[in-house]
Amino acid sequence: MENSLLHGGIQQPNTQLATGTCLAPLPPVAAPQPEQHACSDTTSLVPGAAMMGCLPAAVDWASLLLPRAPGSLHVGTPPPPVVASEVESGGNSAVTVAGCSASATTAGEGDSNNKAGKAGKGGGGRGKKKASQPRFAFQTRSENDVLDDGYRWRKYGQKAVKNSAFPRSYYRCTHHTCDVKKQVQRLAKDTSIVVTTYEGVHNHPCEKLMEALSPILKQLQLLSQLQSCTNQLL
DNA sequence: CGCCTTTGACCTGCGC
DNA sequence: GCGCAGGTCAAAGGCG
Repeated sequence: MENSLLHGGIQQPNTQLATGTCLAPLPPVAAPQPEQHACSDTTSLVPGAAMMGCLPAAVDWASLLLPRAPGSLHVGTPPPPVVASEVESGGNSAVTVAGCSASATTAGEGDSNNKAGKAGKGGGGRGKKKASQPRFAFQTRSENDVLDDGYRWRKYGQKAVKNSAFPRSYYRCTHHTCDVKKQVQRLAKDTSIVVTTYEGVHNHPCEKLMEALSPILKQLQLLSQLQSCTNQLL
């Protein structure tokens, strides 16, 4: 029913995603988290634990949030072209991970290609390679288009897409050293579903997430110190 | 004042 | 070669 709708919908707007080689750390489809979460709308996620619970379980969010060395991309045997799973996390929030693709270029080289020859009005010299960055897409059932994933995004474009009543929005990570982009589009077939396509990997930690996790980390450090002290006493 | 969104124009890739 | 569709740039304006 709804699951099949989600499966079918993801492939239409991202057909090239299903054909490429996945370099992103997309793990095999993880077991969906059965717990019920309070958040019924994925766009109103609170960073931190709630975010981990409501965002798609099939995405390795931890590895996406942490900086990665350019050479650390997995270039081995590619995973299945399309990996999809659904997370019905309570309420009306649902997420589908579609898959990812990338060329054989390293992440660093991909960035330089993107910036190459930018001159003149209207973005002259935009001769960039297609799909030079790892990409993956997922669907969220939400009333809001923009998914709050903890990063700060700046919208740099909006385009009407054929066969869709809703425009596609283009966002770029505002971090000065980060060139990650994402596209957000609402499905024409099911207007309650938002397709978010990420391109690239953040080379900086998630600010909001780190902000939310810092007190927890401090408590963990205190606990470990306490534990070592008690061990010495015993 | 800085950051963000909006929006029209421009460029590239691709199919015919 | 031409036209279409997608992607990006950058100026202008808004907002806190």
